[in-house]
Amino acid sequence: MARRSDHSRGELRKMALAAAESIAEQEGARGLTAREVAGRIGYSVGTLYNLFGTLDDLIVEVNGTTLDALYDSLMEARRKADSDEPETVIAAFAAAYIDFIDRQPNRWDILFEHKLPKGRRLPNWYFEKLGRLLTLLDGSLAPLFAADQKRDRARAARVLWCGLHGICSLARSGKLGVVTGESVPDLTEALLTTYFAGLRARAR
Amino acid sequence: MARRSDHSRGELRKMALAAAESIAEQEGARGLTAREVAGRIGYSVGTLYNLFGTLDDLIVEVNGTTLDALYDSLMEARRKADSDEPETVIAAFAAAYIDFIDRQPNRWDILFEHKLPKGRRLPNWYFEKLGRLLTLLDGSLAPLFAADQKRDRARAARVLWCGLHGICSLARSGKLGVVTGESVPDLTEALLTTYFAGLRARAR
DNA sequence: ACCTGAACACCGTTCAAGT
DNA sequence: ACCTGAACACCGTTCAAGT
Repeated sequence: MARRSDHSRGELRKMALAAAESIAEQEGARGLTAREVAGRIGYSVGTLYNLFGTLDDLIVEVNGTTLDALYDSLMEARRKADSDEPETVIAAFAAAYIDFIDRQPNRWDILFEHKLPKGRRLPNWYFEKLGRLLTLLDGSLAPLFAADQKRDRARAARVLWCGLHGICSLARSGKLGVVTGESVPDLTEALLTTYFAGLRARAR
Repeated sequence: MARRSDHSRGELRKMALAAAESIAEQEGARGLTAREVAGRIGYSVGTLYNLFGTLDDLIVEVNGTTLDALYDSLMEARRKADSDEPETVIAAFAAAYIDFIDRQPNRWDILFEHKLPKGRRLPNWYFEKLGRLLTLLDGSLAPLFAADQKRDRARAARVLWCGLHGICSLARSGKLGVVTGESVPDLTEALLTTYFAGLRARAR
């Protein structure tokens, strides 16, 4: 059979991607299989491979849209923030990040769990999307750093992002540890308060 | 056939666990399959299931020994540290943690990537092993906190652990972002320096 | 040119059947 | 009682064959 051409290659990719995103969020990584995606768009597995090469490539693409959604959430958080003070903006970013994970836990898991097989590299557009997120944090720290301290500022942005990510990541995997149960927002506040106190102390 | 009883149930478990650890480190999560473990100890898959119930349970057990190894590495780092100053000890812990990941990347990946299926909970001994690690950090912060600030101290320990973990985790997944490439030790030092500056500033 | 679906080499898991 | 291995219901991936 074949040559249905009900859809152009571009349409097909979009349909598959949308199906994959929906499966990702509903079923998590374990349910995101080539056969399931193909089934949902009404094409055979073969077509999926012809479209994306590999299931890993499809997942990378899904993660790309997750990064976009994350970026949008952070942008919106900044827009809504009622101040340009770094503490305020970063706290708003953190809250938006936590909220994003709360709303889309499975997509967030897949974003950070997925690893390409040994020899393979993430595409350049992927790093650009990551960079955009970091630039957002970096920019909000501007008031705390002199013009000749761009490197320190970039490093601080990265450290904050790592810290927040570590809190969320360990919390979600249930490996934050033990009974007591400080909450994610608690730990985040502790991180930000102390880290900013450190930044301001050193600035003096 | 069967009833070989060449080995007791306990011996069998130990053999399987050892085989699984070796596969985990050599091949990573993708190679750690029931058939492979069974093959290496010379028994059938059925026996493995009779021993561990589920492959997930075997992996949890493997992760338990990874947590033990991590604990040992940190203990050794503290023993070797030439001071009890929190900054020094925590830096030594961080270096040991980074070194551990460097030496056993696949086992570390499995430790933090593995998630039990939806309804299942990690066993209690697992949380105890995690708690032991946190207690180590917590204890080393004692000089910075008054006796009635145990909660703050515990929170600080957790935040540091999350921060370090976030740095290592994003670095390993290639998602730390972008060209510049601050190294893991660089970011770790930035985290510790600023965070401790914050702790000391607030103490005053 | 485009698409299919059978085929290959794997998975985790179960369980009747053997000793 | 203990262990096996075939069987079930899946995987990712490929590719000859069809239109």
